[in-house]
Amino acid sequence: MERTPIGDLRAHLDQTVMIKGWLHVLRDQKKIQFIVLRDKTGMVQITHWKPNDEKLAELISSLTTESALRVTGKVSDNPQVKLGGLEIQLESLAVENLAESPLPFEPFGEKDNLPALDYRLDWRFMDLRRTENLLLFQAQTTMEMALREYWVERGYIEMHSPKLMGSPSESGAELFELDYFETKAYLAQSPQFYKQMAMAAGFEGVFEIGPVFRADPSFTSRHMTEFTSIDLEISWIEDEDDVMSNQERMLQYAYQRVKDAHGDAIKEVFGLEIEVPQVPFPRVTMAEAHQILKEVGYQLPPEKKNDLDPGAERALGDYIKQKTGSDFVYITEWPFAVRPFYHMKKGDNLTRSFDLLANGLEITTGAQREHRYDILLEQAKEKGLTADPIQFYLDFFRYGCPPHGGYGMGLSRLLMVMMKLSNIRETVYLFRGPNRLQP
RNA sequence: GGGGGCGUGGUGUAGUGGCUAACAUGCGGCCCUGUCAAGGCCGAGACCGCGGGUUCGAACCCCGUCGCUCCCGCCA
Repeated sequence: MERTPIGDLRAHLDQTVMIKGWLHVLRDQKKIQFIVLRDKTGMVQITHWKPNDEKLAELISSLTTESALRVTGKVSDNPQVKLGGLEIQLESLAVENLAESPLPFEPFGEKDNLPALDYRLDWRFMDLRRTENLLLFQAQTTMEMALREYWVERGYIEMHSPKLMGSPSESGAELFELDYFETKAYLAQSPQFYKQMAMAAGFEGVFEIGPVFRADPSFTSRHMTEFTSIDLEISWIEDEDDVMSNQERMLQYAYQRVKDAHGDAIKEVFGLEIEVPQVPFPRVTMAEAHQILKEVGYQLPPEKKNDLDPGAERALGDYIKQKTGSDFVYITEWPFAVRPFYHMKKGDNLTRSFDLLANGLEITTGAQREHRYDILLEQAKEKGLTADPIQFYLDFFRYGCPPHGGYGMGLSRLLMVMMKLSNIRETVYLFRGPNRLQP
């Protein structure tokens, strides 16, 4: 007999079916036993009248919560049953894997008793059984598929760049160093150089969704040492605004797809209405941002005169939300002083670069890149870099490299913002941080 | 790396100088002709992170240490 998903049982009334799932609840009474079985698609009540089969009744009495079961029985309509108005009259039951008791914690227990995040991460497989998490990763799957649809429709090419590198790609964030035969290698902190290479290769539009590594000992609710980066790079742009308008329409599309596929479930499980953003997103230059901060009375530390700190980003997010209703805002025209050498300058001191803030959280940095070899070399020097270790990169710009730009976006940060969750460790399958390499 | 907070049965909390350390949930047992996040009764389970100190007396105060956590720095 083929397995029937629990969510489809209504279509099998009065038939004998086989279902497989986890024992959600057992109500063991004197004459009658009720098992609530759960699979990915839903839950159903299985009823067993004990005198029908005392041996089977005994087996059922010995079952533990979360055990993996295979059950056959007849589907019957019963309006009396609060769970879907139907139940299964038990015919046979097999235990695939008996759960030990007690469980490390009750994934379906009362919300107030939910263990601390760190403990749940120790037992992540159990934590992931929670409805919230199942839905979260279903939504992530839909979102990633939507992004790929958006890009593939535009003819962009998906790339998979190496994560082992012989030299650092960008300055700034720290690199993980590892032994590589007779020499040293580094884990990629970004596919930046390689996606720009694709522009020199004539691919015109590329994207990559892949892992990146940052050796920063950051102890916050929004940093990881390994995370999935969503990267895009496109050629023949006029300026950085082409990159922004490309990204915002993509995000709008992805939000719409998630809402269409999971909107009702998200509302039920998270109590959250997915809001598809309006485009274009508001755009604020760095100079305007500082003016706004002054207006709302946010004190920026003196060393941040060219920059923003997380508090300023939250204050700007609040201000924009209040003024325009938008959760998203682009901060543009960042000073060259706080940007990497390959961002194209705008005037002497500014750049054609942007950050995207969502609910006051930085989820993207992007820019038009400097594609003119001489100027790029000059800017590298200005940042104190020597050409030698990055000559392979600089060579991209010597034989006909088109103007281009792109961005990098954190997958889990995007999900965190979309689902309004306060800790990134909730939105990643397995968290990696300075103190967490297991499981 | 700097700063703040927390550390009590399996889990989540209460207790902030004098208790046999409380409650919820989970676990075990019994009761209940249909329950439904079932209900009722009974029971087991914590020397209060660890080490030292103050005190007649410490879960509670002090010092150290470890762990976790949040913020800042860094960024996605």
